[in-house]
Amino acid sequence: MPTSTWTRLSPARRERVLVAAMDEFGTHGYSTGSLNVIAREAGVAKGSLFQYFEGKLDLFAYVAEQTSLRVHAAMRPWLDGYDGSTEFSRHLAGALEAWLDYFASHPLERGVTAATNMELDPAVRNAVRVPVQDIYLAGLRPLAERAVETGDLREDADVDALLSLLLVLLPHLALAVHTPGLEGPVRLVGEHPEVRRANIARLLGPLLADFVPKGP
Amino acid sequence: MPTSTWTRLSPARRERVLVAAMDEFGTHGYSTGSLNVIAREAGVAKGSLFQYFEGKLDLFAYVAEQTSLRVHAAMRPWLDGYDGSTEFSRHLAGALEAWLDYFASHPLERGVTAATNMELDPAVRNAVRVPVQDIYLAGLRPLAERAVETGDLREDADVDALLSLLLVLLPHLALAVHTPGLEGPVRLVGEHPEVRRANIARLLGPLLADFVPKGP
DNA sequence: CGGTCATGTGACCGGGTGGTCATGGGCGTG
DNA sequence: CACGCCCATGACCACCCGGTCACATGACCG
Repeated sequence: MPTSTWTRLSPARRERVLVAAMDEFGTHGYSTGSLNVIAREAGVAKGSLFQYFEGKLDLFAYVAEQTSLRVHAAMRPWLDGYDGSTEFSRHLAGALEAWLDYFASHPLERGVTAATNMELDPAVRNAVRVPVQDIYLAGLRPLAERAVETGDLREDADVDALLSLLLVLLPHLALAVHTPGLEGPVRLVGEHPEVRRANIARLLGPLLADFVPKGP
Repeated sequence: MPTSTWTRLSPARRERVLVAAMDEFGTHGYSTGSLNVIAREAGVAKGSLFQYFEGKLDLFAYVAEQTSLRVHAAMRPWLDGYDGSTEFSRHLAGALEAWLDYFASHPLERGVTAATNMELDPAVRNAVRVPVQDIYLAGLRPLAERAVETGDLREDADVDALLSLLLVLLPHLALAVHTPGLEGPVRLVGEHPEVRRANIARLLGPLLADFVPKGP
């Protein structure tokens, strides 16, 4: 958690620090990311960083949290718009589409998301997972629960299992698109909207297979 | 590439160094992995490491290469055994199954594979990708090409695209199983063989959808 | 004005890093 | 024996890291 000093800072200064940290962590990851570089790039003394955050890990966790908040905000229309009039899987595909669009136009957020998901150190993963996961869960759980009510998902569907599955696999899917050598075959980026939608549906289908009602 | 000195070393000493390096890189990744720790754990002076390899990156690339060779060797029966008598996708599922078994019983190799796939730094990724990717490609390409001949894959299937897709997604799938919170829903480990096979097929199907002949 | 408090700053610290190299031991050969 | 070669070794190097802290700045207030 940031210190109280951080919350009292001018928004401009906060944004400078945040952007510098997103850039550094997003391109080099947590362990290789350097506070010296962040301070220099933000035009701020290194000591100041420690007046804003308890330490490197605290800063990284904050960056990850803010990033997931931004991503979540960008997808809010899709999350809120689920009223049962469209099928659940179709709606989820729309959300994934919005996600891809967001990453395509927001490289900083994409980098941080990648760094978060690629992190090996369990201690770091855990420090970051709680805030980030809570944000995504808060957004997705209502959707899944409503889908159970409307019958788009099986009555006895294990919602927790579904959510954790989506939480771990979807980011990789959304990020894989930007992995050299993979952009082509997956065809989720730069395609005609209808083609892309079809491809998303094809990848999403089997993930949901266990949770939708059986039979035709 | 290792130096000529390395090739002249006693197999016991080579194995000690290799195991120590696999352990360290596999648990901490490339950038956080420490040569000091590797040397200590292998019972070897740090200077010796530099007599065997050009530097840290060279050692890591070697470790990644040896690891993929071991994985490849473990799957050789499945790769070689494809004679067209079984359907391609079924055979591929068998190979994936063998892969999961191997990772389950070989944590060192699983760690290195994870570290390789989770690496963010493009320079490191590139240094490692060439040897590793070549090994996997050499194993898989004949399979795919034979499948095109037998008609299990479309005549005009883009084999390169299929291979790169498998190369990037399958490792993540094989590793995700050991990610806390995901073991359950994916159900690819510790399951009854038939259940597991069905789940593998369900995940593999859509990946191949674009490459198999159309229509019933 | 002096005093207090919040904030900014960068020199500095201990420690770990990848990498180097002078030293010396072991061994085959002339 | 003495020579040369291969190799093992760990002290050592320059560098960078995350983190600390004594001090400067300046706004607010009695």
